[in-house]
Amino acid sequence: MGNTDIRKPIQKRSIETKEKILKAGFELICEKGYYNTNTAEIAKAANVSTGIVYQYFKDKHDILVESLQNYGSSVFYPMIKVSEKDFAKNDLDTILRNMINKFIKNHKMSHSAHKEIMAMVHSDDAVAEIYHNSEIEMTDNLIKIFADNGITTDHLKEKVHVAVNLIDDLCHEVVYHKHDSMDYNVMIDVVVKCIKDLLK
Amino acid sequence: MGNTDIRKPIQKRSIETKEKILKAGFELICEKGYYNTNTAEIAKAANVSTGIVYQYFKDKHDILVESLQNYGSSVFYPMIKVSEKDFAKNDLDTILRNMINKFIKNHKMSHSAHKEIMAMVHSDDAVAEIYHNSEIEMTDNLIKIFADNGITTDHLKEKVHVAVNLIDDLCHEVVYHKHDSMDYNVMIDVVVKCIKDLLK
Amino acid sequence: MGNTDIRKPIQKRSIETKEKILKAGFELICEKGYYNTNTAEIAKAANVSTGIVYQYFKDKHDILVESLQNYGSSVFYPMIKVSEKDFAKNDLDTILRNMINKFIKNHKMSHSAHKEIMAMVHSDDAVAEIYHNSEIEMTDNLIKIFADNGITTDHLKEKVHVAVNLIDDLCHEVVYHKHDSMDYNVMIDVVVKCIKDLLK
Amino acid sequence: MGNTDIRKPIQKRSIETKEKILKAGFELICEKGYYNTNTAEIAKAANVSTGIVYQYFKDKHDILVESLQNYGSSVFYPMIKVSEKDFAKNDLDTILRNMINKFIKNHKMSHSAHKEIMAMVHSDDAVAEIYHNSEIEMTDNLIKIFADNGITTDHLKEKVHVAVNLIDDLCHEVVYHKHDSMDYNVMIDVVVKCIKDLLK
DNA sequence: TATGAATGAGTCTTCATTCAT
DNA sequence: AATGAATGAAGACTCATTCAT
Repeated sequence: MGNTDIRKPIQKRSIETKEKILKAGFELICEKGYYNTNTAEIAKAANVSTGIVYQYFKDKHDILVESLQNYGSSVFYPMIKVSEKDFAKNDLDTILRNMINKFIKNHKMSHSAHKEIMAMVHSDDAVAEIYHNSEIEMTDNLIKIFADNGITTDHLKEKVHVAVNLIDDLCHEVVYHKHDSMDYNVMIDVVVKCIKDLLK
Repeated sequence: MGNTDIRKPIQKRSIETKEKILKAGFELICEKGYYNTNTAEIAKAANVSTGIVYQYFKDKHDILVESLQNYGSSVFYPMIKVSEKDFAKNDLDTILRNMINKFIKNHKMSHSAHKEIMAMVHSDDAVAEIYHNSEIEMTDNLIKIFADNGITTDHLKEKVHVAVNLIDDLCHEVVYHKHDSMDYNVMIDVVVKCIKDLLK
Repeated sequence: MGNTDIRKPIQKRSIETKEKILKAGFELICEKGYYNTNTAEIAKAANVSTGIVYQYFKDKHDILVESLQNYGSSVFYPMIKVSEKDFAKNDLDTILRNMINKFIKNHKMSHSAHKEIMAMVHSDDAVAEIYHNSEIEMTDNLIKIFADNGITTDHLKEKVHVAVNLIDDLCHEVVYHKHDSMDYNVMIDVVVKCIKDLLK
Repeated sequence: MGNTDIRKPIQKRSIETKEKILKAGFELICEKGYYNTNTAEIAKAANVSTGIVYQYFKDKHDILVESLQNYGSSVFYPMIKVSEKDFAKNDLDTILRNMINKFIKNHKMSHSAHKEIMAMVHSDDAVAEIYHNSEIEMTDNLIKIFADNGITTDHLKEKVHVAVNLIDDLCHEVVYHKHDSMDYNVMIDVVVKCIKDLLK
C-alpha cells in the first residue's frame, strides 16, 4: 500500500513549503469556501507542485484543519486585546464600546472569510473543535482581565461567555445588516447596558 | 441550450412527486450536508428517477432552497409558540424557561440538521436570506406577544432580537456542549435574568 | 414488446397534428440544428404533447427525414422558377442573372436553415438522398426549360448540373462572404460567362 | 469556478499525450461524427484517462477545433500539389486531369471523414473558419502556380476560385455517385473544358 | 387519440489523489 | 524534496423514449 506517512518538516526549506501551502489554502478557502477550492489551485497559489501537497498533508481536509489552527483565530476572534492601560484610563462602558468597534471593524474586513469559516464550524467536527477552543481561550483571557480589574461577581465564566456571545451576535447584525427595521445604535446601547448589568 | 423550463406541478400526482423530492432532499441534506449529498441519492430516497428531479428543480441548489422554504423553519426556529395561556398562568421567568427548554429539546432532536443548515446559512446567500426572514418572523411574533401582555419598554424590537440571540446561543451551548468547564444551569439563570432586565 | 406501429393519419384532425409536428420540427432544426433540438421542444412548439410525437414518428430522426421531404426543397433549391415568359422576353445572360439573384436572395433569407440542413446532408444518408433527389429534380426542370427554348447542345444533363453547382457555389460565396479579397461582382460575371460558354 | 487553465504541453511526454488525444479524436469524429463520439471513447482510443483530456482541451468542442487545425487540411483539400515539373512536361488539360484524379482518389480514401467534417463546416462557425482558411490557402497556391506558368488573365483570383469549386463539386459527384443517370466521364470533360476556357 | 409524468442510460466535466521521473 | 502528468471514480444534468391515465 505504499507507506504514505506525512512528512514532518524539519529543514527550514520544507517548513517554508508547508507554510506556503497552509497560507494559500487558508486564503483560498476563506475567499471561496472549502468545497469550491481545489487542491490544484492551492498548490498553484502556494507556488508548489500538486504532488508535494500530499507529502505535508494527509488530504485536503487536513489542509483546512491545520490552516485553521494556524490562522483561524484571526477570523474567529479578531481579536479583543484589551490592554491593562485601557482599564486604567476608561470605565467599563467605554471599554465595551471599544471592544465592539474593534470586533465590527475586523468582521467587516474579513467578511467572506468569516462566512466560509463559520460554515465549516457548523458542518465539520474538527473545525468546530478548533473554533470552540479559540472561543474558550478568548473567554479565559477576558475573565482574567476582568478579574484583574476589580470586577468581582460570581459565575464570571458563564457571564463572560454570554457577554462574548452578545457582542458576537451584535457584530453579525451590524456587519451583515440583514434587518432593515433595526436601529443599530440602539442595539449597541442595549447590548452594552446588558453586559454592564451582567458584570455588576 | 435546451429550453428546459421547470414544471409547475398542477396534477395531484406531480405535486406529490415534487414533494417527495423536496422531503427526501431536505432530509439527506440535513443528515449529510449539501455537498455530501448527490442528486442520485435524493432521487432514490424519493423513489423517483434522476431525470424527474430536473423537471421540478432547476438544479441541485434549487432543491436546497425550496426545501428550506418548505421545511426550514422547523430547523431554524423549532419553534417558540408561546401561547396566550402561558402568559395568563405564568410569570415572565417561567415563560422564558419554558421557551428555553422547548428550544433546547428541539435542537437536540435535529442536531445534525441544524448543523448542516447553519453551515449553509453562512456560505450560501439564498439560504442566508431564508434564514433571516425566518428570524425576523419569529422576532415579530415575540414582539407582538410581549406587547399584548403588558410588556412596555422602548426599543422593544432591538431588545427582543438580542433576547432571541441570547436564547439561541445558550441553546447551542447546551446542545453542543463544547465547554466542559461551563455550568449550564448557571448559564440558564444568567440568561433568564439578563432577558428579564432587558425587558423591564 | 408492445406493437408500436406508427400511425398513418387518416382523419383530418390527426393529419393536422402530424403536420404541426413536422413544421415545428423543421423550423427548430433549421434554426438550431438537429442535435441541439430536442423532441420536447418540438412537441411544445407544435402545441402537442411529447407522447403523441411517437405515434406519428418512429423516432426523432424520422421527424428530420419526413420534414425534409415536406419542406426541404425550399431550403435545398429555393428555387429557380424560370418561367416561359422569362425566356420570351430576355436573353440567356439576363435569365442567368435573374436566377442568381433569386438564389442569393433566398439563401440570405434562410441562412441558418441552409447551414443546418447542409450539415445533415453531409453526415446523414437519408438526408443526403432527399437532397440529391431534389437536386436531380431541379436539374431535370432546367434541362427541360433550356431544351424548350432552343438550347441544343450535347450532354445537356451534365452541363446543366455543372451550371447548377456553379450557381450554388457562387451563391455560398456571396452569402457567407468569407473571402474578403474576392470581388463578387467579378465573380458573378465569371460564372455567367462560364455557363454561357457551357451551354453554347 | 475552478481555475482549470489549459495546460500548454512543454515536456516531451505531455506533447505526445496531447497529440495522441488529438489524433484519436480526429479519427473517431471523422468516422462516427462529432455528436456520436464521446470523450470517454476518445480517451480510450488515445490510451489515456478521461481526466487528462481536460488538461489539454477546454472541452469536447476544443478537441474538434484543434484536431481540424492539425489534420483537417488532409480532409479539406487532400491536396493539389501541382509540381513545377508537371507544368514543364504537360499541357493544361493534362494538369487539370491529374488534379482531378488526385482529388477523387483522396476523397474516396477518406469518404466518411470528409462527410463528417463537411457537416461540421456547415453547422459550426469555428470549423467553418478553419475550412475557409484552408480554402483560401489552396486557392492562393494555385494562383501562384498558374501565374508562374504563364497563365495571364485578369481576375485570376476569382477564376481560380470558381475552378476549385468546379473540381470540388465534380469530385463529390463522382465519389458519392448519387445521380445514376449522369455520365461522369462526360462530366469530367465538361469541367476540364470549362476551366480551360476560364483561364484562357 | 392525447397527455405529460416518469424513466434511466448516457454525457460532459471535475478533482482528490497517485506515480513516474 | 519536488515536479506535474496521469488516473478514474464520481457527480450534475440531459433527453429520447415509454407508460399510466
